[in-house]
Amino acid sequence: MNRPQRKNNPDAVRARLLECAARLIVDHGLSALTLENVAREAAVSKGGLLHHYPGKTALIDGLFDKVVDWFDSQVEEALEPEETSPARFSKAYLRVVAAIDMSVPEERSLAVLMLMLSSDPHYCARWNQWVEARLQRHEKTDLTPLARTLRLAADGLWLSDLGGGPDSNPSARRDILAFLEDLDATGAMTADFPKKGGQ
Amino acid sequence: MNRPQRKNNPDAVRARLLECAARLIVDHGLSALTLENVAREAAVSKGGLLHHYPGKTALIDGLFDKVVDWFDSQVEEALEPEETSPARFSKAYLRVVAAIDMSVPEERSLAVLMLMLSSDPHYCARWNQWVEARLQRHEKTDLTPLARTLRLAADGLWLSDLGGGPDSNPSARRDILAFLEDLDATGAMTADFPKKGGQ
DNA sequence: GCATAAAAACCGTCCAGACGGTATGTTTCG
DNA sequence: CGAAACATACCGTCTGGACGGTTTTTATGC
Repeated sequence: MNRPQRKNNPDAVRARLLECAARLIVDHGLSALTLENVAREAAVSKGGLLHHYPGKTALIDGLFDKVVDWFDSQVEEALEPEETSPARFSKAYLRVVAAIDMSVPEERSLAVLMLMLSSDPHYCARWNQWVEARLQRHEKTDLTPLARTLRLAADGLWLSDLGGGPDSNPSARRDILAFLEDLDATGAMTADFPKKGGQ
Repeated sequence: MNRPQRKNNPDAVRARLLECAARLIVDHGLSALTLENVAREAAVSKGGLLHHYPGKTALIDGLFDKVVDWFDSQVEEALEPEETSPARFSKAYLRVVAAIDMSVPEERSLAVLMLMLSSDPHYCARWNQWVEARLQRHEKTDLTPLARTLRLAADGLWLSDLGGGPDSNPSARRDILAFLEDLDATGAMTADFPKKGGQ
């Protein structure tokens, strides 16, 4: 039926493969991530899938990269203009996480994915690598306890939203976000340096 | 070779099975959790394992129950005596999480396990159930934004520790904990009532 | 006590299905 | 044409679980 585009478009196929893989994970769990399933969902043969991604790990790597890229760009967008704003990066981090709407399949998929991958030391390390790189870039503003706490809370919020925990209903979320916002304003001063000699 | 200890002890076997299952997951990932592997590690035949746990899911359920029980008892222990202390439950929750030493295999195993299982909606729901039950028991003290934030931060801390993230080194941890402690003291007042009608 | 029966604990093997991956076509495009 | 983009068929391996047998423990009758 869909034929105006008679052109061979491998990039689109690759993108579709990733999308379908993500959807499979979200809808039916990680165990549903099968080469056969992904291929079928993407209306491609298994051989075709294996042509673009020469193995299952390659496929997952593709997914991971996609997620990180997306998150990275979102955070970049959410950064406040003033470069010296305290906890600048971490606040953007929190904002992006808070803005994720788990009821939107596409956004949810990224979150589910990250959770699964954080079980794997390999992807865990890659994620830490990204965070640390950003942290280094914002070392003047985001190594404070406040900043760390904001990011920790963001991770917790993300986890809670994902699982539909008791802190993920709209009202609770509003309260939490307001509280953190407040922290940001009042706590920034007090938080600057407990100034402990590092470990 | 074969001990004088000829006594049959099914409970010990069951316990050993769970231990070995946990160790397998921690050391070699979830994919290593095989009936055969568990059986071999526990020095039991596959048939024996299947006798005690009539299926793989039953075994995992056993693991999950064990973890929840452990965490529950830890939190119970960490509760402050004064019943009206603000965020009483959530503070205990945080304390228990903060006390987990991921370098101790036995403690790490519980954490890894929880992470893996939180990918599964089923276990996710069961965990939320536990939290909600406790939350209901402490509804007078632990529905405040501060309490929620403490728990969220705890979850984040747990996640970070698990993955060895940039906020899990001793110095950063100290800072974060101190910051949260402070929050607890100064923030409790301001946090008491945004007083939204909760849905 | 003690023989016996029954139940529980435990073993080792086998199998059907699923999965990742290969090998070998066939079509499409430049 | 030739290379990239697909499809089809197939293989080896692994895994969960079923199954039938064997040993140990416990309950029962005498």
